[in-house]
Amino acid sequence: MSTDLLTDESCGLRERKKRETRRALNLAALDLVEEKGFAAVTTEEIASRAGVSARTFFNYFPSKEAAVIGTTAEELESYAAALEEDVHGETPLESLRRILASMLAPSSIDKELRARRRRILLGEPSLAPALVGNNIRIENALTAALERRLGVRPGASLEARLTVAVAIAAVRACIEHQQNGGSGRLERNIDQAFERIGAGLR
Amino acid sequence: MSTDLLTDESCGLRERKKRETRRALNLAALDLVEEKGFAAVTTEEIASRAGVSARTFFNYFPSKEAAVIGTTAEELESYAAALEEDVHGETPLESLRRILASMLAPSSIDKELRARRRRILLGEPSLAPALVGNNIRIENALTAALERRLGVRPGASLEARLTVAVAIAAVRACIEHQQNGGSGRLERNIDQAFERIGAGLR
DNA sequence: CTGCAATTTTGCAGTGACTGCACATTCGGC
DNA sequence: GCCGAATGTGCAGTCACTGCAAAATTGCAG
Repeated sequence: MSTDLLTDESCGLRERKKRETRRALNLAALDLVEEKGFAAVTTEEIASRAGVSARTFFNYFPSKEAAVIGTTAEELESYAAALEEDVHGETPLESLRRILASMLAPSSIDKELRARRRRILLGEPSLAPALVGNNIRIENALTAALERRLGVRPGASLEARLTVAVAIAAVRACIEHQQNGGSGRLERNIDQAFERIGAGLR
Repeated sequence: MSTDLLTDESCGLRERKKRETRRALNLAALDLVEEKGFAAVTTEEIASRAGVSARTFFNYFPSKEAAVIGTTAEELESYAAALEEDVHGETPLESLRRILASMLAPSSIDKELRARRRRILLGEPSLAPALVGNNIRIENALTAALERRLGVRPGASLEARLTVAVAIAAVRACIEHQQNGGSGRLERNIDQAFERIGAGLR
């Protein structure tokens, strides 16, 4: 239920090709952004390097940004599922710290792509708008998941959305801090941030 | 020092005309978005309704979004100034609650424009990406201001950025909650959100 | 009030993201 | 091999946004 990103359905050639194309586009986009910066990269270039037509690019990603920082529907579901399940005595905030931190850590699956994404994320401040735009989707998915976990109706109370929004904001603040040459390592800062949030801000 | 948005420099005809044009574009944009929705409005239409050429639109706003939800450099400075000054025994978070709430409240200056903006903000979920993009500018300005107030060097510690980011996230969460038909009035929810943040989330 | 300099407006041409559509290609099952 | 479905591709078009240079407007000095 959690290891099916590579092994899953290698049966269908069609499905495999789609995965390959998507990944090729993803890597091409990251490559080019590292080389020339986000603004200087065109969708045509990305498609060309990935070996598909310009039109096909938009069959896979709705925007140039999505090819660089886009979160897959699958990833989204997996995060939501992780938040929904109630791990022994973990508070929602603790679960969120764990899950959001894992999004930045190069995980077992697709290390290269993750590491690449992370480096670009930290190095390109011009991607900030796209990044926060993408966060909206994550926030919505996680909010819905937390509402299910808490057993409240969607939108009934502020609590779930507030918790998720604050947690994401904390991680984002750490990223921005890093971008501006701030002190400390990312993981350590994230831990500190969540501690302060848990203790109450002033 | 705080009442110079209308009275200020009516001396120069040039300056006055610029203000008028900016305002006309702003109102035209809000009008059209209310009528047809953000996506269906073109910059040409906005310019046309405001009585200027299409090219001139981009002399005033860098993007279509900015004409609808853009925060002026002046507004930004005024918020920053408000946060920088240390009001008797107010904690940073309390100051932020006051200032951010005032951004949504139709203030004494330009009531109409503010009220219009607020209505559209709450009614058009499609503007969410643009909204969070705009928030980055606010966050940066307020972070710098808070750092000055706390007497720390820019980017030296996480604290200032974290506090500002969380405060903005809280307000945004309330707005999203409202958009999704959530319960309660906006101001009341904002108050509750800040109380929880101050008390520490779980 | 008149010409001059600075500022602003505008038209034009161009780039690039993104979309709908029709058609070709490929794949999976039979 | 054959057919329906999914996918890839070319084409034409819209629209946001930009740089550039000419035209209009404003401020100012004489």
